[in-house]
Amino acid sequence: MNGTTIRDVARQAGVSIATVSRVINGSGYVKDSTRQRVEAAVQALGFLPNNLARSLLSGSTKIVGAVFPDISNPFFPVVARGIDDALTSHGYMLIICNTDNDAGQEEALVGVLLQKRVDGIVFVTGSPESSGLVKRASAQVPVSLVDREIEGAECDTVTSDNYRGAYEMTRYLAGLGHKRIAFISGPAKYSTSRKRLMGFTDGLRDSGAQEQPLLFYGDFKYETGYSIGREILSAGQGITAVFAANDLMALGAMRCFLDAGILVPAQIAVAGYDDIFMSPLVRPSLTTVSQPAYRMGAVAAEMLLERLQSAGRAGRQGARFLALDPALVVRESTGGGRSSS
Amino acid sequence: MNGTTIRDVARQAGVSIATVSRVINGSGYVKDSTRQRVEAAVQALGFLPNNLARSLLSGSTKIVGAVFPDISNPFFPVVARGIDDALTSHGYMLIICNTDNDAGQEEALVGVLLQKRVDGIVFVTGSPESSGLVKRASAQVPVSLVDREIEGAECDTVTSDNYRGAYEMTRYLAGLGHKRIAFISGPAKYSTSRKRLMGFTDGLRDSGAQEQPLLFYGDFKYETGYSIGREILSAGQGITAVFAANDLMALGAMRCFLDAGILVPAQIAVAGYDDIFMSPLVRPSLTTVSQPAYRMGAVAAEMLLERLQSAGRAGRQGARFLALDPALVVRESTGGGRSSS
DNA sequence: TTGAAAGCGCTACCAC
DNA sequence: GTGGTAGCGCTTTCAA
Repeated sequence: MNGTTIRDVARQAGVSIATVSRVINGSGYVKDSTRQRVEAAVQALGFLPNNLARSLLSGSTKIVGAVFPDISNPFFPVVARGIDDALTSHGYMLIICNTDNDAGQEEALVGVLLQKRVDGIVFVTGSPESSGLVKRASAQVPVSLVDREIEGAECDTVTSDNYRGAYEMTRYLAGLGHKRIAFISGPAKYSTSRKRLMGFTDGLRDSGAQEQPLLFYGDFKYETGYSIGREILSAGQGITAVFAANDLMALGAMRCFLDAGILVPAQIAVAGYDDIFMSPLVRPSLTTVSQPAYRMGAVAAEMLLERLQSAGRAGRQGARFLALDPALVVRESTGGGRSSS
Repeated sequence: MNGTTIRDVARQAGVSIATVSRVINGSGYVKDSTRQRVEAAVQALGFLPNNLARSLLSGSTKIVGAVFPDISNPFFPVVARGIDDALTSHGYMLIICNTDNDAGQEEALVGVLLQKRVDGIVFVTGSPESSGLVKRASAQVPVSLVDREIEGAECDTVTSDNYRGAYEMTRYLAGLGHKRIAFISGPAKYSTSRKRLMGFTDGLRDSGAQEQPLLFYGDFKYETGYSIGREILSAGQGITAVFAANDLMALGAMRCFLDAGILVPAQIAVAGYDDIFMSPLVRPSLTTVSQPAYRMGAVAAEMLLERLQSAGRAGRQGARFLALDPALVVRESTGGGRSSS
């Protein structure tokens, strides 16, 4: 264990601890010869300043917490990387928490984060159940939200424009001539689910090609997409296109169709949302709406950092809301183009 | 900001700070009525104990650092989740670092982790360039290694048996009748690469079906697998099976073959290593060697926790080495069975 | 059962 | 230029 303290260094160098502090912080005046003696002592002892003590004084740990449903789920790791890169380049580090969407767990973890005195927290998606928690947290430290909107909380939000992404995909599918398009929605409690669903129904209406929206509800999981795919087949409603609220479900449904001997896109076109890592790699490659996951994370972290920098209460700007542009990525699964992978 | 301290609580409750401390820690004797008054004060003030101060005293932050090449790369998020779950269930939290395999970056990040006084560090794969760093780190705090071996460092190691996994896959491919099997290796500097390569060459030798190993060297990336796939096709060596040292390269090569109109597995069989999330989902689904990524992370964290628990220097056991069992997962890409997804 | 006080390692202010 | 010292918020003896 490394028990060497500033005191040991001071003794070794024959100076006071105040001088050692000046040297390791590069602050104040120190005679050159003294500085060298201190630096030598630091080397000799392998001294590492204790940031706990520093933080206790300064009130800043240079640590930010991030709350995820599940970091092992595609899409989130990319967001995490975006957050971490932004933080690292400013000398901050990242504590990651997995909630599995369990409100109790989330509550507990955020509590610990606060006790550890993180300088800020990034919440990445989540259900409105925890909006109270987010508000409480943002009363203590700056908070950024990724892909989730909570009204009344003073914190910055970064999303991509879920409504527009879904709207454009729907128009695209209708434009391909599909008249019976099914939509596999995510749980209605998430604002992203609702936005995408609205984009879908509005897109349908504006295309004027289909009277009734054909809706299915899933939970964003691959397996669920697969089983809903089966429902779609047995429903026998003449569905020619399926648009899922995320890639995992789209991939599940597509796999179900292929397993059933249905040709994609010839018999049924499939589209997803997110553009996760594997979507260009499957066959047929998946048409989808690309969300700038990395940038969403990076921007959320940068907004947080801005607030931390201007912590002088001076720059206390109001809550900012930023919707990044989603992008239609046409690949093979809708027959609308050649492979883009 | 939450500036309430134990002092404020003490004043509010009309007791000393020592008593407040006893109440929030449930230690020592406190009269029931006093306890209630203190608890009421804690509630009223929204007091949250400052763990920085606690850690300064106790010498433990209940934070563990984990060093990854890149958390956004498949395989690692699952390991991370395994680590985090083990830690969380013991009241610890996880700081994640991305090094991009940059030795300088790794050095810097580990330095900061140590200054922040993390209780331990988990290193997940990496090049031998940083073995000096690992040794230095393990002189300060307990260290666990995942999927990486470093001799002479007193730290626990968890891997899967890379030699055996590759050996068995090779025997399996040879058993299918392949006489010209190409191997796409990872960079030779990683011990996992070397082990898998040895498993391959030994497997070949023991099968007695092929004189010369056909070797290609990649860097574990999808794109590289794709371009090596092209090399393999143009080499015209009558290769009928390709075994890649990880799934990403296998997937890349397979995609290349499919794009070239080569049938998989009919004309060329393809196998990978890792069994990442998407391997069962592509078409044809990928035959591969499954590594228990989640368990590797969880076990590494548990070993670390054991050392932390028995920090009384009493349980100072020597370095432990654990190789978990890999498993052959036969899917469509080798034609050896039906889809397993 | 409770309070006073000594630090944990460090920074920053004030003398010299 | 340099050293002494007062805390940052908390836990933990030691007395009372």
